[in-house]
Amino acid sequence: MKTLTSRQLQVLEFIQDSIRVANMPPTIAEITVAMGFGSTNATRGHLQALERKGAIELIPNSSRGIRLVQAGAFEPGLPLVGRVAAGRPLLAEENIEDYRPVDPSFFSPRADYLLRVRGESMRDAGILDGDLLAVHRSPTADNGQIVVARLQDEVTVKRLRRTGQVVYLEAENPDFPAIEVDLKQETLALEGIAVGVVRNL
Amino acid sequence: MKTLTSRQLQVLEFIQDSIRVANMPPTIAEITVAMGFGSTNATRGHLQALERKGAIELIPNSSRGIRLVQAGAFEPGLPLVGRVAAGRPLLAEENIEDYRPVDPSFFSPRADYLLRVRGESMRDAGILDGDLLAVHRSPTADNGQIVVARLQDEVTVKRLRRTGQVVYLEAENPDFPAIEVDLKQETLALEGIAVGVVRNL
DNA sequence: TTTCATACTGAATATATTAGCACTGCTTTT
DNA sequence: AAAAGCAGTGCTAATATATTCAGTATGAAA
Repeated sequence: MKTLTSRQLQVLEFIQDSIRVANMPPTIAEITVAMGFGSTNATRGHLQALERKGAIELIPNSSRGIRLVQAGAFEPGLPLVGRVAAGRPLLAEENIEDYRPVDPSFFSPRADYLLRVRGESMRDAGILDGDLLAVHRSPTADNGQIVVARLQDEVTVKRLRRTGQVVYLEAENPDFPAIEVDLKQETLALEGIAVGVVRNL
Repeated sequence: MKTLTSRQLQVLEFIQDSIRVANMPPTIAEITVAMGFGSTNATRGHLQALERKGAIELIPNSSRGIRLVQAGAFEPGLPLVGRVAAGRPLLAEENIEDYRPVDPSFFSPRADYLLRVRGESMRDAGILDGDLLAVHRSPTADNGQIVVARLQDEVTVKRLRRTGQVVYLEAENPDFPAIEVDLKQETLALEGIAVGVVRNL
């Protein structure tokens, strides 16, 4: 979506408010009054600009014919990634097991997908086998964060420790050894940062 | 809400579908076509019946002026219960810290509220201090389930074990002893069954 | 300097939509 | 038997709403 002008943004926000409050899009006349315009054409101009820029879709000859094209306006929830096929991107369709009605903005930073946890290696961090890990996509992470990493076609959840050029992926379970990655020899592909846990009992 | 006739229900369902698909209520004409009526008045009759019965609200002289009055259409989410005041019901207003956008039906059975967990007594079950426990209200529970119980104005989360007339509330942490409740002497007030865990990392 | 996007006014028109009146016919309740 | 609710048709009026045409003015890009 191209960048919107501040006036266009105001119009867009009014439309969003309207949908939230009244459960339906506003009429052009309603926008005109709310914005304080003297002519419905002022609104039409903005609407057409918003449509050109991909923010909304206008349905011709239809009352309240404004549709928000926000990515994820009617999304089915967050994708749940189960077993990951070797050599395929994490969010490739064949890895998505299902969609779950979890609010992405419940977590901070926002969750982008859910990963079904396998194994007991993070047990002492309260992350158990079968739990759904809420993950925020990010190629970088801070020291000490729990991350989702890719190692030789294996997806793993571990705590990140970095000392100079060496990264340790530590389990939270004494039965599992830490994995050592020397950044001088190999690269570490981070798939994201763990931002939450959801478990069905 | 009074009971709807099957025809009225069909109209209501079309309206609901319409809102879900198009993100706006339908016009009377759209309903008329969808239902196969020859006259918009057939629809108007149904709409007025639906309004009388409290299923919808009609906004006069407004295009698409149909508002669903479903309970919980704009619900704020699940109540989050924090510290519980002595002698007050769990879901009394002063115990509700906030509302969180969690889908109740994500859990099974349905979650009725969230309880902020205090302490480490359920650590080995992967329930940590600060976690949000999704709880289904229930006065009874099966053996082995994790329950929310009330003991002398204290709310506690424990695993339930019952042998005859004696109930043990077991922690999942060797540092905490089990609590023994003799049903012949005292009653055990169950506030609900744990159905899930949500954690913000 | 011309063109283009933004940001509006003002008036007129076409159409979409709600709303009202007058009916028919069936079933259930009083 | 009458009244009330349900389920419709058919037509017209009123008004809500979108759309089009004709302008003005400003600042940025070509």
